[in-house]
Amino acid sequence: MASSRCFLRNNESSGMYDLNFFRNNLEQIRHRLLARGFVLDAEAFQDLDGRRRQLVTESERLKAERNQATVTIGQRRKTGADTSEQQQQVRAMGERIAELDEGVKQIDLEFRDFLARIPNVPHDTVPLGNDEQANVEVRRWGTPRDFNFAPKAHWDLGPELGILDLDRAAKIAGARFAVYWGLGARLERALINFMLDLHTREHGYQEVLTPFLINSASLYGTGQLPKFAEDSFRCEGHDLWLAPTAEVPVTNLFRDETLNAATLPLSLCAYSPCFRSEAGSYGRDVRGIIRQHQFQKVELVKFTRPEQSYDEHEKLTRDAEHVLQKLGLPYRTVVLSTGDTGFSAAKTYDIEVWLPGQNGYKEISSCSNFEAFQARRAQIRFKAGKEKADFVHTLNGSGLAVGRTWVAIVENYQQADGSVLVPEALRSYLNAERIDATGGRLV
RNA sequence: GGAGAGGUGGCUGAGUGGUCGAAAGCAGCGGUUUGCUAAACCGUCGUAGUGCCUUAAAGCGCUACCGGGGGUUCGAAUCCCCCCCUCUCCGCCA
Repeated sequence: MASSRCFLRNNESSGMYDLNFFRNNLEQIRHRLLARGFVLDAEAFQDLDGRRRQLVTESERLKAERNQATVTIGQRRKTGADTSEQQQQVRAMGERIAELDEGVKQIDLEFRDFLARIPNVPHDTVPLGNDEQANVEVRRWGTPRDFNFAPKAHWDLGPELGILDLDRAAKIAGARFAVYWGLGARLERALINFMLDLHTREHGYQEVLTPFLINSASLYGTGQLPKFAEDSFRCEGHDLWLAPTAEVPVTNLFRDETLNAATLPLSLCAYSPCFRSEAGSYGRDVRGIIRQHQFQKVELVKFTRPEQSYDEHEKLTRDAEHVLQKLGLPYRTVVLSTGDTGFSAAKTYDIEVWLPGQNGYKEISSCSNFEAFQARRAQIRFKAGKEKADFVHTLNGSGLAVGRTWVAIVENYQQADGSVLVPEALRSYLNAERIDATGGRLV
C-alpha cells in the first residue's frame, strides 16, 4: 500500500528529509548555499512539491470515497443483498488509486534524490571563499623544532628503524597499506589508548566501540551517501560497507530515536579503523603512510541542543588539540572557507600538525558542526518535557587520526643518531623511552 | 547454514477478514480531593502526510501507519509470498 509515508521511510536508503524545513526556508537556504558555490534549483523543488501534493490529494480523496463504499458493502452483505455492482466500482477505484500512488512513489524517489544532493548551509562565521586558499588560521601552538641535522621523513626513518614495512604491506594487501613491527606496532596501540584515556578521563567523553562494517542507511544518515559512494569500500553481495570513519556508526547509534534532553550534550569517543578508497587522490601523498586505505582513528562525537552546538564545537576542537599539546607536537588550527567545507558540515576546523618531513603543517583532525543536517537525515531528535521534539545538532572530530600522529611523533622526535625519543606522556603507554634501530624487534 | 517461536502505541499485552488507531493495565499529562507526600476518583494521552481556515499557531476534516516490502479481497493488524530483526535448539566457528 504505497502512501505518502513512503517518502519518509524507504527500506533501502532510509534517507529522510523534512519537507517543511525546505518549504519554509527555501529562499534563505538557496541564498546561503550560493556562498559555498551550490546553486539550489528552487523552481525544481516547488515543481516536485506541487506535483506531489496534487497526486497525494487526489489519491486520498479517492481513498476516503472507497472507505465509505466499503462500509456500505459490508452492511448490505449482512442483509443478504447483492453487492457485485458496487464491488466492481470499488475495484475500479482501487486501480486508479494504485496509479496515483505509483506516481507519488516516483516523485518521492526524485524528491529524495534531489534533497539528498543538497549540501549543508554554511554558518555565518565561516569565511567566504572558493577553496582552501581562503581558509583562515585561527591559532597556532608550539614552535617547530630547529634541527641541527637534516630531519628525515617517516618513510625513510620508519624502515630504517625496522618499525614500518611498506614493501610487505604492498605484497599482502597493496599500495596504501602499512605493516608495523615491534615498537612501531606498539606505538600505534599506545596512541589509541592514550587518546581514549585522555578524552574519557579529562574531557568527559563516554567510550563506545561500534561495528566496523555499516549498512547503507547509516551512510545516508551522516551524508556519505548518495554522493560519495565511490569513496568507500563495499562488501560484495551485502548491504555492508567498511566504515570510512567512526562518525558513521557512532552518529547513527541514535538514528530514529528521540533523546531525553537531560542527556544532552552527549559526548562519545570511539576508536575504529577507517577504510577509504581514496578514489581521485592518485598522486597525492603517495609516499609514506599519510594517506592510506586503512588507518586508525579515535573519533569524538557530540549530540547537542541547537543553541549549544557552537560552544560544544569549540570545546570539541580544543579537546582534539589537547592531544597534540600533551604530546608536544606543534600545530595550527584553521577554519575552512565556505568552498572548502565538506558536504554535510556547517562549519569545520582543521587541526594541522607540524611535519618536518614535509616542512609544513598537515591535517590531523577535522572538527565539524553539522547542525541538524545529519539529524534530519537520520531522524535524531531530542525532547524536553512537553516541548515538541526537535532535531539535535551533531558534531564530530578526529581526536586524532592515529596514523598521522604516529608520523608526527617519529618525525618530530627524531634524533641525530636516527633514533626517536618517546614523548613523556606516552612513555608509560609504550613502556619505552626511545625507539632505536632495534625498534622493530621486541625482545 | 538447518529447525522452531516470535516482532502490535513510551512499556506490558489483547486482538485470526468489516464500524480496530487498535481492549486492558502501567507510565505520562490535566483536574478533584489533600496540611505535605502517597492513595483514590474524573478526564486526557501515538506519529506522519494532506485539505480547509489562519500572518502564524491553534482548530476542524481526510489519508496512512500494528518490523519492512509485495500480493489476495469490495474491505487486511488479521490470509498468502519475500526480506529484516529477536529468542531457543542443532551445525560451524574466534
